[in-house]
Amino acid sequence: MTDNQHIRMTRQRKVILEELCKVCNHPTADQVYEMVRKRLPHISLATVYRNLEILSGIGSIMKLEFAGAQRRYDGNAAPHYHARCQGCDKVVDAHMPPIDVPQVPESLNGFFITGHQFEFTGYCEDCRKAMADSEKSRDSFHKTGASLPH
Amino acid sequence: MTDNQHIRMTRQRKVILEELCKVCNHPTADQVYEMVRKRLPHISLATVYRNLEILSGIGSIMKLEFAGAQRRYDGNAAPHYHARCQGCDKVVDAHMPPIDVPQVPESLNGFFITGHQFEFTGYCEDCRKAMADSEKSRDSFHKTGASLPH
DNA sequence: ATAGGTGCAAAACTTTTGCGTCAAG
DNA sequence: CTTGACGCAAAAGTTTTGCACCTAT
Repeated sequence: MTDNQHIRMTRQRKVILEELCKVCNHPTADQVYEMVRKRLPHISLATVYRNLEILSGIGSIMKLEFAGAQRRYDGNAAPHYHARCQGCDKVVDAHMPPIDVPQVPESLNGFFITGHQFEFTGYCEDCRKAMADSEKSRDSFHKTGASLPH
Repeated sequence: MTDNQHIRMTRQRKVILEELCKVCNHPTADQVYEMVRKRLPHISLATVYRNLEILSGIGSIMKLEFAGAQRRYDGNAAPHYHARCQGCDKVVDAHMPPIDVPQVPESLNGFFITGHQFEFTGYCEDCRKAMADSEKSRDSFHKTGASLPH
């Protein structure tokens, strides 16, 4: 909003943006760090975090606050939706038209609505297989939000 | 989810569930801890985490993985939607009918869809006021597009 | 030149885990 | 009794921050 401060295009920032736009998985800050490190071996993780924050602030990238504990970033800043695997937390694009945004309910008075978030939840192919396997060996997952299909 | 293991209703678990169902804000694990601590001063934060995980696993409460870095929990396990303030991260209920779930796009083959998540994003009344104020004193937000108050 | 940006290291948080002990069923 | 659960403390993992030095503009 009203960004009245110079944003310099440093080498680090440029590389981060380039690398992020190059991939279509939705990396975490740490994964971006690893990607960028191949071109800028001395970059700091703090710099990556700072830049992801700034770039998403000015709308050059998208910050995915959907995905549970760990944030993910998307080089595609255009509005689109995702699906998240409840098993491994992987995020993939869901190519689909914008959904019919429902009427904003009255209960949200006071609130100034800027948009909405939508994502499918489910299990990716890999995790389904893993689940089918452990089904036999009665091991179960207590881990992650992966509290199984319900 | 084939829960083939006994789940004991301990005093701690009972109190956590009770306290969570009592409130309609959507507390973080830490906030639940503070609430419960008034009745069980010796409870451990780890116990709170473990129980929130278990209770959401068996569907007694809802784990909100929407809200950015920090998870929130909802004593109302019935499916319903929320709105989240991008300023202070507060989460409120949006009383509304279930949305028309869009067709699952082909791009999501392989994926076994179990459901979807939807939430409005925007700014709550408090944060709007705070924004209007800092507008004058040209302080700007370098942070998030909106890391105001809290 | 100036002030935004960087790297490094340490701090701040949030969440999970190992382990000895306790208590629900 | 048995075994799931607890409390504690320590670990793990993610994100932020202070500071002195750079470097785009």
